[in-house]
Parts: sequence; structure tokens; C-alpha cells
Amino acid sequence: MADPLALIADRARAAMAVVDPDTADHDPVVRPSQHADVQVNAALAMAKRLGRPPRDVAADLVAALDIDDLCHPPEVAGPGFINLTVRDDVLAALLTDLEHPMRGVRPTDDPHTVVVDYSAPNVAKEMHVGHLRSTIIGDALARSLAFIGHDVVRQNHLGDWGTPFGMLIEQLIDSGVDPATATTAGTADTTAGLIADLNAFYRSARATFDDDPNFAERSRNRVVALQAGDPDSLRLWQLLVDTSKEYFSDAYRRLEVSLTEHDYAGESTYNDVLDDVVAELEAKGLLVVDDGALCAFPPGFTGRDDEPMPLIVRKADGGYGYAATDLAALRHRVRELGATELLYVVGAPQHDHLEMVFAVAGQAGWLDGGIDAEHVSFGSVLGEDGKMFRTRAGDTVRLAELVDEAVSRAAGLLDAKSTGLTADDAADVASAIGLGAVKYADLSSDRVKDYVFAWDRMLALTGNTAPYLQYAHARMCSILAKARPEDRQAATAQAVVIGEAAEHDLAMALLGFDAAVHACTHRRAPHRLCTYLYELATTYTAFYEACPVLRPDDPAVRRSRLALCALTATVLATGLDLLGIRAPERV
RNA sequence: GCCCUCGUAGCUCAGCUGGAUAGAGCACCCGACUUCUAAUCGGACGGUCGCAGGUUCGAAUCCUGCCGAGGGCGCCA
Repeated sequence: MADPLALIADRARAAMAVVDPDTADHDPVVRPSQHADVQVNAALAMAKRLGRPPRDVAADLVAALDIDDLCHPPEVAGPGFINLTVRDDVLAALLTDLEHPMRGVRPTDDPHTVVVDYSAPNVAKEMHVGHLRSTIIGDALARSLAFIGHDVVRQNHLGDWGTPFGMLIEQLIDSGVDPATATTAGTADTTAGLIADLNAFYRSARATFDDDPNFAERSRNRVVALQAGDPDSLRLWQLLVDTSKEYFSDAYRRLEVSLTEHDYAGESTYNDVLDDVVAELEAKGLLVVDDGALCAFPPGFTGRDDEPMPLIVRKADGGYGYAATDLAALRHRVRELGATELLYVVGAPQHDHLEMVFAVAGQAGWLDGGIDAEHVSFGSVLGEDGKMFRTRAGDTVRLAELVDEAVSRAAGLLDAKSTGLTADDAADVASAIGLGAVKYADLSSDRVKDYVFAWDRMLALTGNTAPYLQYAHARMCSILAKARPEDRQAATAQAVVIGEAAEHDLAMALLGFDAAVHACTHRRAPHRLCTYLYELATTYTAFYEACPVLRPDDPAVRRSRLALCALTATVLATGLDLLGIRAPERV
């Protein structure tokens, strides 16, 4: 355990048990402090229980506090805060934990099989900003949860089924694909060409559907045929799905997102179990027929006029909608994938729907045994005008264009700096910075709020941005590269000797990585990790300004400070990696 | 009409589940570059935490009611 706060919390609990045995299991309220390294606020709450002045209780706690081996003598301040400063030699000793692969982060004491549902783009539609947040936030959470020891199962719930496929298949036929012979292998090139611009393909299908009643009729019939298992329809549908999957995989590679084909589990995956899902729900008495549709009415959900709100499991025409698919997916994740936690990284507008799905699943007993399903909600991406982010023409912004612009803007930054990077390296670094900027902008503020998409802010070289963190990291690496080889060799955590205040502060910051990662995972809040990394970087630059690393004559000082640089670079890079962001050694 | 989310400096955002004088960045102003990468750092300025009550030793944080913004409310996903 590397986190001084956690060590102090244990001691504080022991002291509380001495002063008031009934509070042994209470929170000692150990917090970072502006007035010391750490403050213990337990006395204030205890004073109320005991009916005594808080400062007296604080004094008793201090008397009972066995902490000399960790901290300087405690001080009672204000109404009863206990201020603690961690000893420099203790900090130095704790830093050795950061040289292990977990960087001082404790594995979770409650490991789960966590299914993370994220990204979920639609087949035959181009990915756009709407998919950006789910993909980026979901990926960061999946990486972070896996890091602390959860068994993470990524699930990409592709929109690969439903009514739009009628018109998409008809559009394919009208474009010259022969339903009888079309196969993925034989026509892959043709198909890829036909729907190279997925947005245009979808839009033209939509337009024809709206303008041409004959086409619309064919489309509707095609849906029926597809759902009935008609071989020609299935073949064409498969063509669309395969083409899109290749496109998605390219997009994820480009975005450096950890999703692969292995994680694809589209809606169609559940087609053959929908009957069984309905049968099980029916057997448990959870379904009633209402207006011809088979509905569940989980308690606590009302719509207009206080009417109970239905979750429509089977439509009046006998077809299945997304509620059925979502229920089937949930059951599959619990029963087949062994999920004990289910995370749905889905936009806020679907909140009610998901809560209803969870409620029905709970009634069905699928969440028994403490299995937890949670909607990891997020707000919209807004333009700088405060409205939904769109192009000037009013279209949705394509993900590919977004990435291109991010990378080219980042390349512009590098050009302006005229670094000594080779062209290949510069392109790679530009990609890391551009993608990092976009991802970090998305991750660094509270996900439940809407966020404003602004190139200038996310690519800013100052403030809480990825480029700033990446630059700070590169400077650390640069110092390490310039150090004498024998110093670099000796610059391990064991070599750290803390003397300066800036060194003390940096060590404290480094040891906070554990708490930051757990805040990120427990609260599904990547922005907590971002805030931590930014504070680590600013603490480092204060150290960098105050403490020359390579210049001191004393090799022990050089090696100690070099070790602090190396540890900071490692923690920063590890943290960014958990967010899905690279930290190049040079920029 | 009902339900959900949000409202913190001019702007963009934090605020660690109730603790000390509410913190950063941007912008504006002042200061520091023959640099360990100045893509930086230090300082100044800037707040009735939407409004009004309530809970208590103590509220941006919890409760109630308003105001404002966005979203949802039967066979699309």
C-alpha cells in the first residue's frame, strides 16, 4: 500500500476506537489539505456524538494516535481539524511501490466480471460525434477497471438489425448487386465501393424511401422477408454488416480504441433467443397484452397522465423491438458471460429505457445475487454556440473528419515548434497528440454534463489538456535521456532522498495515483483521473523550476531527482494509458 | 402535465459523497527566457455557488418549493 492517506486512515480508525469504541467503524474523514499534507476531520463528528467540545476530542484523538513512524507531530487547528505532515523518509520509502507494474495502485478487493457495453454504432451508418463519447468514456473505463483487477468483458452492441435494413437492402439491389449471387467474398470490392460513403448511402436510401412509395413498399416487404429468414435478404444484410464491421474496426484502430471484432455482439446476435426470453418473462407473469403488444409494466414508471409506462417487448405485429434485444443481451451477459456487474455507457436520453430494462430484468430474477446493472450516462456534445455539435451545413460531424482535423491541427503545432523529429516520428506524435486532445477533452469533465467541443481549448498547450500533459511527460523523458548513464542506472526509487519542499510535494502527488485510479473506477469518473494527472503535472513543473536535476555536483542529489522524474513520467504515462491516450517520449 | 439531468469567476471547468478563507485554466494586467524542451513558470485581478426557505456546530454539497436550460414520456434504436 503506497497511499499515505490510506495508511493514516488506518491509524486514525484505531485512535477513534480508543476515544469512542462505538465509532470504530466510522469514516475517519482523512482528506488532502491545503494546510498540511493531510487533515483528519473525525473529531468534529465525534464531538457531536460525545457532547464534548470538538477541540477536546481532537486532542484526545491526537493523544491516542500512534503515528510517529509516519508523520511529524500532529497539530490541532481551527474547530478541531488534525493536521498531519508525512515524514520525508517515509515518503521516499513508499515511492518504491511505484516501481512495481501497478504503480502503487491496490488491486480491487471486490473483483467482478464487468461487462462494459459501449460504442454501439449502427451498421450502414458512418460513425459520428454521437458515438464519440460512448466510445471514449467506455474505453477509458474498461481499461481502468481491468487495471485494478476486474475481469472486463467489452461488448459492442452494434445496431445491426431492425426496420432500416429493408430500405438499405433495396438500395443495395437498386445499386446493382444481385441478391442471388452476392457474397461477401465475391463482391467485397464492389460493395465497399458502393457504400464507401456510408452517410450518403444511408441518406439516399432514406430519401428514396420517403419519395418513392413503390420503394417504400418493397422496403417494408424486405424487412418481413429478412426477419423471416429469407436467404437472399440475409445474404445482402450480411454484406452490409460485414462491410460495416471492417469500417468500424478501421475506425477503432485509427482512434486507438481497444475494441476489436472479438467484442462485437450486435443486436442480431440475440435473434434466436428472443422467443425464449419472452417465454421466460411470460412464465414469470411479467407480461400483459396491451393494445395488441406484449408489454411489461415495471412498477415506478409512469408516462403522460400518470399512466403506467410499458416496456414493449413484442410489437403488435409480432416483431421484436430493442427492448426485447436489450433484455436478451442482459440475460446473455449474466448467464453466458458470467457478468456480476453490467455497465451501459449510453447517452442520457436512454435513461428511462435502460432503467425499465433493469427493472424488468430484476423482476425476472436475472440480477439476483447482488448483480448490478448501471447506466453510465453522459451528456451531449455541443458546439461553441451551445447547440448540438454540427457542421456549418447542419450535418452531423463524421468521426473520420474529426480525427483527421485533430491530427492535422496537432501536426501544425509540431511544425510551429520545429522539433528535430523525423517525418515518420512527427506523424506518429501528431496522431498521439491529436487523438489525445479529443479524448482528453471528452474525459476531463464530469461525463453527466454536456460538453462544448472547441478545438482551440482541447489543443491548448496550457491548462488541463492532453497536449500539456504529453509535453510535461516528454520533458521528463528528455531529462532522463540527457542524464549520465551511470546516474540513470542508479536513479531508482531507493535513491530518492527528499529535502526540498517541492520534492516533498511531488512525492505526495505521486503516491496519490492509487486513490485517483480508484476514484475513476468506483464512481465511473475518468475526469477524476484527469484532474489528478493534471495536478501531478503542475506539481512536477513546480519541482522542475525549483530543483535542478542534472546540474547538482552531488551525484546522490542528481540520482534522487532523476528518480523522481522517472517515477513521475511512469505514473503520468500509466495514467494516460488508462484513459486510452499515448505519451510519446519526444514531442 | 409527469419524470430525469444540469445551473459555480467574463469564458471553459474542478470542488474527493457535510468541513478551514469555494479552486484551476483561458482572457486581461505585471514579472521571469545565452532553457535540464519558455509548448513554461511566478504574481495580480475576478464569486450574493440560479433564487428562497429548511436540516446543523458547519451547506456549493443534503431536503422542500420556485426560476432557467436540455432531454424523455407505446409499438424507431
